This record gives sequence, C-alpha cells and structure tokens, in this order.
Amino acid sequence: DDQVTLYVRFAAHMAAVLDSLEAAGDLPAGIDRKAVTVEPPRDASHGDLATNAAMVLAKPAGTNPRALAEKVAARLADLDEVAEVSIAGPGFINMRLTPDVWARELEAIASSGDSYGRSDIGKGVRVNVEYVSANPTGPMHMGHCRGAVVGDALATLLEYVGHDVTREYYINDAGGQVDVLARSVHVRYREALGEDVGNIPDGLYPGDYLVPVAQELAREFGDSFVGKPESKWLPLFRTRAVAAMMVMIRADLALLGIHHDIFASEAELQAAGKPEAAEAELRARDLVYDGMLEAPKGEMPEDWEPVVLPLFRSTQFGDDQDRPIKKSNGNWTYFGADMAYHYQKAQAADQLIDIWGADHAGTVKRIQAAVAALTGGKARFDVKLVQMVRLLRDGEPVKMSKRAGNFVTLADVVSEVGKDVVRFTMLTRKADAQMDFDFAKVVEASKDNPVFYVQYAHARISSLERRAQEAGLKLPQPDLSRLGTHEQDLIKLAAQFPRVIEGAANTREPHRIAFFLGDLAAAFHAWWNVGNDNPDLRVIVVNDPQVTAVRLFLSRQIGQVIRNGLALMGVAALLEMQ
RNA sequence: GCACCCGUAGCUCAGCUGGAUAGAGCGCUGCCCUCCGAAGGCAGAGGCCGCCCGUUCGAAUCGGGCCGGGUGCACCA
Repeated sequence: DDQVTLYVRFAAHMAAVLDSLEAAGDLPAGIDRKAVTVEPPRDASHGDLATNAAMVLAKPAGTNPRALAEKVAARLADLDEVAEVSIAGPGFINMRLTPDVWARELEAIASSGDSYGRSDIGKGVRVNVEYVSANPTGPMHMGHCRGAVVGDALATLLEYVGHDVTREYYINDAGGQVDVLARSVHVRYREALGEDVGNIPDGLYPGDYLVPVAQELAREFGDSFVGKPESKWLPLFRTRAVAAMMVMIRADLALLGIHHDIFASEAELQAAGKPEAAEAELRARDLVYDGMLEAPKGEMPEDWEPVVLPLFRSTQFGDDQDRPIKKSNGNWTYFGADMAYHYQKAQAADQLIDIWGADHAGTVKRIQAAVAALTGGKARFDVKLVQMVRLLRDGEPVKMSKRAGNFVTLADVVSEVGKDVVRFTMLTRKADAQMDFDFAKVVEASKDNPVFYVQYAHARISSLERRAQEAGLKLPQPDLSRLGTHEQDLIKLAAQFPRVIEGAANTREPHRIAFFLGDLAAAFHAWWNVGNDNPDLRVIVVNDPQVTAVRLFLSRQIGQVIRNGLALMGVAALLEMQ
C-alpha cells in the first residue's frame, strides 16, 4: 500500500466520498463521474489538491455547486491525510494535505524505485508502434532521426503504463526505388570487376556505401552478370542490396539504442497475396470499384491522361477523393500494399500507431479510411506526424546537397554530440512543431540547454552521495518529520511524475517527460542554491547528521525520479559532468 | 482551389486532452556572488493567448467562420 501514489489514492478517496454521499441520499445514484478530477491547483496558494466535483456534478444532481461542495468538503475533511478544506470561486474544493503525506510520497518513491511512475492503465491492450520505416536505399540520415526517437520513446512509455507493445519497421522493398538501388549496385559491381564506369549516372544512388555489396557480388559470381539483361540479375541484386542496407540501418538505429521487434517486408507481403485478399474483401463490400482517376488539383503534370484503375472509396471515410490501389501497369500502388499491411498489423494488435514525417500528411486520411474499412472501425489507429528538423551550426543552416549523397547522416550526428543528447533534444518539442537542432547549442553547458540542466541535476545528486560517503558520515535513519517547507515543495513537484507519465501516454506525447524533467531539475537546483548563502541549508551539514540524513534521502529520491524519466526517453543519467 | 500542421511575452517554446490571477528559458532592468556547493543566484518589467461568433457555471484549450505562415496535392515512396 505504501507504493500506491498520491493521486491514485486520492482518486479512490474521491470515489469513496461520492459513494457515501449516494448512500446518505445526498447525491442521486448513477451520475457519470468521468469529468471529476483531483489535481493540483495551478496556483499553489489555493492548496495542494483541488477537485471540481461539486461544479461538475451539481447540475445532474439537481442542486447548486456551493451546496454540493459543502457536503463533499465535509467528508474530505474527515480524511486523515487532509489538514484543511476550503471552498472557493464557483465551487472548487481545495485541500491542504498534512506534512505526513509528503513524507509518505517520498517513501513511495524510495520503495518503488525504478517503477515509480509505472502503472497498469494500459491494461495489457496490444499496441503496435510502427516507426522509422526508412527506405532501404542507404544509411539513415537526420531526416529519419526525430521520428525514430519519438517512436521509440512512445513505445517505451506505453510499455511503462501497461500496454503490450510491438515495435515494428516496414521495409519498403517492393517499389521502384529498390530497382534503382539494384541498378546502382550493378554499376558498382562492374566497377569492382575492373571496368571504368566513370561517374555514377544521374538517377542512380551514388553513395559509396554500395561498394562493399558490389564487391561481395563480384567475388561470389565473377563476371556472370556483365552484359546480361536486367531480368537475369535484378532480383538477386535487389535482394542482396536491400539486405545489406538493412544491416546498415539496424546498425545506425543501434547507435540510438533503437531495436525493433518486427521488420515487415513489403515484398513478402505482396508475395503472400495480402493485397489481393484485402482487395477481394473490399470489392465484396463495394468499397473498391474500377473507376476514373480524377485530374490532379494542383499543378497539372505534362503527361496526365485519364485512366481507369481500381479505386478504394476513401471518400466514404472523409478523404477528398478515392484512391487507386493498383497502377496502370498492374502493380500495386504504395497505398494498395500499405492498406493490406495495416490490415495485417491489425490482426495482432488492438491499436495501431504510425510515426510519419510531416511530408506524408496528405496521405493520412486514405490510410485511416482503409483501416476503418478493413477493421470495421474496431482498431484505434493514430498517425503521429513528426515535423522537420532544421540543422544548424552556431545559428547557420548546415549545408546539405542531396546530390552526391552528401547528406548529414545519423551516425555522424551521434558521433559528434552523442546518443543521449540527440535523443533528449529530439523530445524537447511537441512532435508536430518544427524544431531547430543546433550542433553548438545542444552541447552547451548552460541553463538554457535542458539536456545539460537535467543531467547536471542528476550529476550533482550523485556527487552528493559520493561526498557523503567520502566524508565517512555516520548517518541515522532519516526522520522525515524534519522535512522543511522548501523540501516539501520539491516533493510536491516530484509527486507529479506519475500523473505526467499517464498524461503523456494517453495523449501519446513523450515530450511532456522532457519538460517535466526540466522543471524538476530547475527546482532541485534552486533548492541546492539556497545552500550558497546559508551553509545550514546545504544538503550535507557535517555537524548535523539528522538533517543531513533527511536531505540526502530527499535528494536521492529526486535523482530516482529524474532517472526514471530519462530511462523512458532512452537517455542515460550521468553520474558526473565531463 | 482543396487538405493537413502551426499562430501564446521582443525571441524560442510549454500549458497537465474545459478550471481560479497565463508559464519557462533567452534577451532586458536592478541587486547579489568573484573569500566557491556560482559551467551562477534572487527579484522585476513585459501578454485583447491571430480576429469574430458560438457551446459552457467557466474557453489559450471544444465547434463554426475569417486572417496570416508552413507543408502536401495524379499510378512516386
């Protein structure tokens, strides 16, 4: 019971109070209580906790908020943990809690340890998070980075709150771009056999990361694919090249600490006839028909001509126009295969989440339409769009030319600033807000760099532990009744952690963890800094072991919360600053 | 023309999925620290939350309509 956190406990208190009012006939039975909240008021001078119960329930109960508030307040005042209750404004019920509550929460942090903030609100519901899914045509570059980190942190977060999470990567190994990849490798293959191929032709991938793949093919097959028609070598070269690219991509992801459970292949999906099955099902329900494609609404391409294709009725689900599932050459469109892919994912999960780059925003509606059609609206399906990251160095945009494969790779960035800095920084903005990533600023050791400030707090806490040990202090068991008000304020903030986690999980917004840690670190530094002016207020007061024991205990638990938050973000907590 | 995302302090951004007097960092102003637990600290000024309606006891938050910025708009992936 010690491990039940404050807000969980008070939700139960609230329910019990309302039950007892029902039993006493002061509240009609069966009123929806979903809107009732118990949370800290924005202004701390109002108290520690506030509930809107009276305002929310007054109307359905056929009474007025003040009258109901009186009754609720009276019962809340009976709780041991509540020191004082007051009614304010339109019917807020404010509670001030006993100091003991904060001591108890601190102990809950200590006994829960790495699990403080964990919950089971996910109830084991299966969630499939698909993220990264970069085309297997080269190494990961910075454009993939943010989605990778956001997806990974979100998956970890959902696991932490009790979901059964699958991390999935969709390999786009069936489209035209992997044929281009295979042709690019063929050029390198001829080169490996001694031919002077000159510059890599336009339209092919010029990167020299293809050289080892080609050399391997040359070693294994000699010149048997030189001067032969594509049909003789293309499938083999494609398979080998994609496999090699995926090895590279996995290595890049590993640099960020990212590992997927499932790598799903589009080519295999098609070979297994999944798109045909989805089409058949939708045709049977008249959701796929053969029809004329509408002319594009934007700039008209030169070679546009009307054509009849199998179309999915995505307009019935809110899309702007129906979408082709096959091309005029008979191949599946990306959408046609993707539709079948999402159907497949929905067989093994209750909820689907896709993390996409914002440049794909235009295709969200059609895939949501397809999932709604194929699952009968059963599966919750969210597409999370991640906005672009502008790369800067000292405020100047980093030059990138897509030609010559001269992009900034993820591996380069990680080796320059480190995994933890990349991951934390990518989570310091809402996913749908644009972001700058300045190589100079993210490693700056100052207060306006949240990565630094949070790590610095944790390092200070670790250093306190070390110094207490080095000083050889004989410390008693901490007597938590000696916590001061400043210290209680720090606990109050730390106690929000489980709520922040819950909110971040429900809204699928892992960035909230980063902001919370920034606030908690700032509060810790402020507490630390009072010791600058007054040595009696330092954590370690050599001639007062009682106080030292309590403050050290508090400091250790703040460190625990910071560590738990960082762990969810996939960031290692530093024991000392470099 | 349509769709999606964004408009909150001078700048960069939070705002707990409807709560009370709107928050942080930077910048600015003032004081403190330079005898070290200071890769700083404390305090202050600064906002019709793009605009207008609506829903509600209550709106930065929800709905509708405008205005402004970004992105995307045949079978590409």
